[in-house]
Amino acid sequence: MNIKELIRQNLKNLYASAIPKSLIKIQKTKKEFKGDLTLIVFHLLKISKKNPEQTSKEIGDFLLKNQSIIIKYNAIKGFLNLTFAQKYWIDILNNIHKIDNYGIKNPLISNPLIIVEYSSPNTNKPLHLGHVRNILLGHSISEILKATGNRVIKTNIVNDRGIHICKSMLSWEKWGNGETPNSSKKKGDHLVGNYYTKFNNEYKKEILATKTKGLTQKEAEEKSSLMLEAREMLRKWENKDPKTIHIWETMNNWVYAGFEETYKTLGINFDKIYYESQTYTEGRKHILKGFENGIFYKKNDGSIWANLSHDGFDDKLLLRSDNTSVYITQDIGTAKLRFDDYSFNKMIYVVGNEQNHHFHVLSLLLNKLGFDFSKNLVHFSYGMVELPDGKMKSREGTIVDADDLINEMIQNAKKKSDELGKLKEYANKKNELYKIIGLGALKYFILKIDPHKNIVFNPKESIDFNGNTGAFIQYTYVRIQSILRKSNTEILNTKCVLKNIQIDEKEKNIIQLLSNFPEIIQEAADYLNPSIIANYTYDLAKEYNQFYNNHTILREKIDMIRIFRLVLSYNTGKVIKAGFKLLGIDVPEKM
RNA sequence: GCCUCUAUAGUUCAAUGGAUAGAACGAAAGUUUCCUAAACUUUAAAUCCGGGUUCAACUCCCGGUGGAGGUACCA
Repeated sequence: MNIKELIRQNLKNLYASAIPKSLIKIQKTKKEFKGDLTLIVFHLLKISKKNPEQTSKEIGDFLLKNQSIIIKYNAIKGFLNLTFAQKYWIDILNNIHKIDNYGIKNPLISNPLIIVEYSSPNTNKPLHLGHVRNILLGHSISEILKATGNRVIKTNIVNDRGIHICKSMLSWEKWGNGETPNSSKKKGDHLVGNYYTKFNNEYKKEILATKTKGLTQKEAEEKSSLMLEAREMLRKWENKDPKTIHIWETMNNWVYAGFEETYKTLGINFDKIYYESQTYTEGRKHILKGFENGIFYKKNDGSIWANLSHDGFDDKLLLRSDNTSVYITQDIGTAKLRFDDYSFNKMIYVVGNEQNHHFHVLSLLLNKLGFDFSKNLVHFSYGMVELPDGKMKSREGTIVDADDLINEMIQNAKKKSDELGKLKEYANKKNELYKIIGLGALKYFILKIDPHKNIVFNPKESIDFNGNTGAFIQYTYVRIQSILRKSNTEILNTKCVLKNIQIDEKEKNIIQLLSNFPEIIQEAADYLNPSIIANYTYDLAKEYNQFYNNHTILREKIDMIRIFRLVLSYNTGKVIKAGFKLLGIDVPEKM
């Protein structure tokens, strides 16, 4: 029984009435006061019908009398500070020690099925830092939801059609001379991205040239032959022109190979990938049906709209006057197809907060179309990644490329390790280590920040390896493993051997943290917030480092207190590793 | 204009309505016969402004100010 429940039972006996869980507030006792845990009694005054001091004293006396694990108390105003017997702490540690997958629940077939959509790239250019945040958040919350017992399907919608990809195709056709990833040894997504950039540059030149002939910006844009050719290509694609389809398939496959490489480096994957080219007609079908049923209306130019004035929004375009789909039309189709495929209980879209409005409207429209699942859509909305001088803009070339960033992190890890003369034991596996450390730093840097806040990323100040960083936590784990290797590991197999030893404040703090782990995971799942776990693992590592610095853990002679310290170390390592797994970060065994 | 998010040490981040707001980086000073010094110990340093609710407010409410995003044929 956990401590909250235990106190609740006692209060029930004391006051002869049921006590709601929400009234039991427990926190770690502040270090200025004597005690281990503090019960906040203000919330209980209604039940005790006495003042804070009297209530604290009354509860303290009752607990002292009826619970042998509570050995002392002191009451200061409405704060009841309780001191627990050593046995209480030892028992907690013993219990944690017994469980292999401590804190992690197994998904059951009867538990909710949750679809998590993330990454969602366009196929005309490589992934950038914004995608990295998206991917890390999406992967992490998937893992967290799994660990709390949900069944999770990780999915991705690839925007593989539209004018943007036609621009790359046209550009490659005009200026590519048959370049392929093989011929030029370029990563496929970068190669295609280069042609997209080339298109935009040529387009700009063309506009500039026509403007000098006295046309306005808008006239110049309308007359652009490049843009007309791109539009023509889109029409050909929609009419399934074989040659166009062939180029499209070829170039998209280059991009997919490139993306796959980046995903693999990041250590993430998907259970099911949807392609917009396969889902976009589905949405149109539902819109037209909605129009026939009088849910939507048509304007004179033939475009179809939803009236959202009763919902407090402006009207929303659903099909253009030329009958082509817009973004939201496609999302309606994709959502429906996914429900057909999985009958999900919940679908979580990991998409930036710039699309809050879009997802609000998407739920409304699905509801209007009569899809019950509309109320089970969740937009996991996270903040933008900005650079010191503002937003990343592809047009201005201020995009931080994902592959470049990852490589830079790995190089930094190498540089730093070599400087410090680390990784000696690793010899032939060094590159693997640099990768774990470099990626760990990047992932932790991003995930430790509350998702709905914007991140300012300064590429010049590369991400650190000291302080509140992934490397610090990895390092703590590695030290623990080192201690365990050098100790008699059979000790760790002795379950429940610990009793009646003196443990100090630091040790209690660590045990308290360890005992919180399951609650922390649940909290991260409830709030869809990996940063809760990131900050928790840091606290644990920090606490352990302080403990480690003040205690001798290894000596030739093994006694009870050292067994205790080894068990404590072992379980700290276990929880750090489990926590990092939920964040999608690897831990090395040595470094 | 309207809507949403956001504001904490010089900087980057924490803080289920609870006690004297925690860390890290940077700055100043220290700790290696000992299990990995990518560590540890000190010191200085912060809740945007004005009201309100509460025994108790960084946290909730109202009004300002600064920043970001959105707001009908981009995705």
